[in-house]
Amino acid sequence: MNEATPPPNADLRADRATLRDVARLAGVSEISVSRVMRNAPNISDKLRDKVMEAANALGYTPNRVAGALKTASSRLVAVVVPSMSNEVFPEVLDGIDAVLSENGLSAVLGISKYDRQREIAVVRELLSWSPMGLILTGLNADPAIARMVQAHGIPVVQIMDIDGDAIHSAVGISHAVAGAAAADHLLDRGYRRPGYIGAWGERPDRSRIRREAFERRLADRGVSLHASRILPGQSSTPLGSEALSDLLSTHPDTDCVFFANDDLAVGGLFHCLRAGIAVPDDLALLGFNGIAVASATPVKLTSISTQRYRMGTEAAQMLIAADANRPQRVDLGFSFTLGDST
Amino acid sequence: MNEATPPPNADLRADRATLRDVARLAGVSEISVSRVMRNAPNISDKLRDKVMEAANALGYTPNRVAGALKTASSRLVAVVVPSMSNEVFPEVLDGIDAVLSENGLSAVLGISKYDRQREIAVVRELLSWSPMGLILTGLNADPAIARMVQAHGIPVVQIMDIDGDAIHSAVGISHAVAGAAAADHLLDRGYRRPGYIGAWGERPDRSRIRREAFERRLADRGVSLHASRILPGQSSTPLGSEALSDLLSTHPDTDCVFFANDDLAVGGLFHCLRAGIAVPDDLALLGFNGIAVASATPVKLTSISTQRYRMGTEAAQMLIAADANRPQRVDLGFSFTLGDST
DNA sequence: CACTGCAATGACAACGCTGTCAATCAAATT
DNA sequence: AATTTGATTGACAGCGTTGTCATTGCAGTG
Repeated sequence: MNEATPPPNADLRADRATLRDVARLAGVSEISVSRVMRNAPNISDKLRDKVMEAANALGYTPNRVAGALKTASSRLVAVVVPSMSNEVFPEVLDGIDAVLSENGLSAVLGISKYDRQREIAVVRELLSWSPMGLILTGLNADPAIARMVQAHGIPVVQIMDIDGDAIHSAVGISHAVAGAAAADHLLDRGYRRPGYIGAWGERPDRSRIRREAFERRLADRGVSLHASRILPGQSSTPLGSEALSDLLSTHPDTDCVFFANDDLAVGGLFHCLRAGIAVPDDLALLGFNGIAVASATPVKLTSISTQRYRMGTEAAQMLIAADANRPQRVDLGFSFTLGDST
Repeated sequence: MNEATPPPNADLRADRATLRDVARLAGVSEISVSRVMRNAPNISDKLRDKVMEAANALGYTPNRVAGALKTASSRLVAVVVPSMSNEVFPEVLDGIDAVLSENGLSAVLGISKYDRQREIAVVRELLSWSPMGLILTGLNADPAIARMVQAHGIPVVQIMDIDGDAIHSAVGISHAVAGAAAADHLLDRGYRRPGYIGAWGERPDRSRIRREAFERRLADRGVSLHASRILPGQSSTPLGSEALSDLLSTHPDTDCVFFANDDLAVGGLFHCLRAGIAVPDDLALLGFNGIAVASATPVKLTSISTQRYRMGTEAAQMLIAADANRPQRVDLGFSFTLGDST
């Protein structure tokens, strides 16, 4: 009977306006609308006005997915961090997003939970969105990740760490230098029986690098690590209290402690306040990161401050920069925030 | 001359393997590869094996962008939070990601910086990726956002707050109830000259809801707010110290203080420790959120604890649930974490 | 006035995938 | 043995956009 064929592909997709709709309404071609929306060159003001009017009338929003398919690259940046429960990563993310959003880019997030296999899976997942770049945490990414990235031909920036080989570019600090600086700081002030407190099985291994450099410098200057505790749990203030209390129970004559991070250090400080241990006279405490709380404690904590937000902005900028193909290594350095605890 | 036509579209796209490549190598049709990759039903083991082998040989990764274009919906969830510098949002994000990643979904992130216009722009941007769902912070989203979401026909979950009208579904707590509970807690313990300390111009306005409910309940029970400080800066421990010190300078006889959050409360506690103010005898302190540090302070802080991580997991689950179209309102409640500060 | 050159616009195809429907095949039934 | 059934597999088209190339129009040139 040759009936009117029903719409063949009646996906019940919400009827978002498309380029075609705008083009029809404006009486121009689709490609012209596309050019106007992308601010492509060689568009007359008249055309632009016509198109913008039609687009506004229809509430048109470009479908980035289609664009990404065509160009094989999206205005998305894949970001993989190991955790969200450590204050430093949200700060980095904040910096990343600040730069990305200013440039019309968005971040797709992946959390690796400090798990290598998981990180590979997460990267694979994120790459399936054809991001224009990738930001990874730390330098010890699996070779499989490097290979995947290569296949996609996109720039990668690894953050936090610059003590090893990067896939492409890296922004961060040298944790080896920081660990040595911690040792110098404590030795210079006359402490001779230094302790170390870490957690979480030294994940990320940046903390291990710091500790090893710390011990090495101590040794170089004729001092050995007096005591140390590396607890299995995730770093937190309560854990810091516990660790210090435990360490002092076996090595009460420890005269200073370098902590893997400020959360632990603040916990240690709290323990001292509770136990009536005079800081820094009985025991000196040195933290790492320079987080906000640490600067407000009753006895202000001395800490090695890093620039997390800036790490994020730098990483994002490197991705965006025209010369993103030239590998870079940016050392953001660290600084001592002197408190009253050392 | 009828020369061999050169590749017509020689975009220098990295030569990722496609379905076609896998299909050719495996000697099957593209659609079969597609079905294997998606775990679609009715695939013989033989076919599956052939395809998987070919896929592995080529290192094939599905191009989600193409799939999303075809199906007009991606395995992406758009998440908008106001900030990253407040510990609570990373925790929520952590929860969201935990559930999403378990279900093969990823989060695209947007940060609104507590700015309404920015939030609209961010949502528009994120929607252009055809996410399968949207998670927003707070209930007071702009009508423009509701309209955009409607046009896309995707589920929305608003988190943190359930004290108002949701676009669709909401998970959180009643800040009005929490504020009243804070008042009851302090009054029940005999305090009669309560103070309040907030910050950041009461953004997010959830803190304003708590304060108003707090004051209302005080009034209902015949007590009026004795003193209050709402500083312009962003909440932080140092700001809490400052605010309390300032408040006590004009109202030294204040006998308890309810803080907008634990960061401020911990700062307040530090001020007391420094100034030799006995907590809770001279001054009682009540926080909000129940963050980790608060439980490790020398004088343990009493706080109203909320379940941030759970808020994230619940929100993500609601989006994924088959009945995501039925609006829901989930009250996760709060609980008092009793310390020694009240 | 014919012609060159450039700016502005458009036609067309393709990006890689999946929904629809048709075709095939083996097992099960009569 | 003929037929039905359900499980597998495949052909085809099109999602909304943009790169490529062709076309148009118009000012400037000799």
